[in-house]
Amino acid sequence: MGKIEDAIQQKEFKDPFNKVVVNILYTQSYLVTAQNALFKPYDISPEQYNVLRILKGQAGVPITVSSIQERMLNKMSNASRLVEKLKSKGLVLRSECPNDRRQVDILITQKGLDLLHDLRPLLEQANKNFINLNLEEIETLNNLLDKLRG
Amino acid sequence: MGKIEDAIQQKEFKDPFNKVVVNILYTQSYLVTAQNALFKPYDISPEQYNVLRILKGQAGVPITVSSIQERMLNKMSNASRLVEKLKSKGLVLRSECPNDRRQVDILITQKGLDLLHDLRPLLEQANKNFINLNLEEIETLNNLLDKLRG
DNA sequence: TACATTTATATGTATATACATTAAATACAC
DNA sequence: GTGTATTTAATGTATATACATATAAATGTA
Repeated sequence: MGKIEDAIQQKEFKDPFNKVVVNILYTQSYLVTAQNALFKPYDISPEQYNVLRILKGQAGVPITVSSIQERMLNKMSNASRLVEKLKSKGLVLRSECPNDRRQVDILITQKGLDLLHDLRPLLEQANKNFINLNLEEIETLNNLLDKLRG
Repeated sequence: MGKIEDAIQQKEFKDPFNKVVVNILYTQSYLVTAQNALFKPYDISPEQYNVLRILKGQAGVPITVSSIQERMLNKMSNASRLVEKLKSKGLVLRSECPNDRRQVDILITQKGLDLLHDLRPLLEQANKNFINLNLEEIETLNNLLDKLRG
């Protein structure tokens, strides 16, 4: 039984709202810790992986830094610096946008696509290992999280 | 409609496991962003608040740094440095443990307790504002998150 | 055109996370 | 008791988050 009360040794919560906030924060840490361990041998972080995933979704169409930012899981993150890290590893290309010289077009490289291809089966298996829910429960959970945010 | 597909502009997911991971990470960021804004005028971060909350739960009984670490929402965080930040703000006291000089006893100060007291009603209201679920849905969500972690 | 406003990206700084290492104290084997 | 292993906390370093500010380019308006 992985009850949140046992996980953080807290007997009771002020109210159910407080408890569910703590539970979401704790579960996020549980998942990110697992992701970190998975990505570490590939010298990539969960956040860098997420940016690569966004770029792959573009299927060859370049995307600006601000568009990446909008699609990131954490809107307060810093797409500019994450892209710089990925570029230094040869996983993305950066080029000035011809029709608006403020913007920068980002493209994933073949090396970036290969990395995602290698990681995909590992990530799929890890998700199944770390998420002890059946498909119906996952759908309920997704719907509740969507509703939570209003 | 706060569907995760719209929130991060991603049409579909590889599988339901992948989708629920993304949904939890995104929801955590949504909640922490709200917490940051709430705590900012009080010059405290969500993580520092969490450590104060743990100390208050001790009801005057000192607790070691490693015990704080075990009870934190993020097990990979650094209790030693967070305690140092709180001490420099006068919110906690640190004293050498008499029976084991490796350990350090931490206690929340009256100033720390006062801060928690001031924040409590704000946090309660914020939680209600930001969590668009009824009590039954919250309970279901808590149970699903507990089960997810196994 | 000139000038203010807005937009896109980069950068500066503080805090936190992730993980390795160090230093000191304690526990344990012999 | 001596020497080794373990435990506790602190520290070092890289990455990421949070948010303010800077810089350059584009846009809007008198």
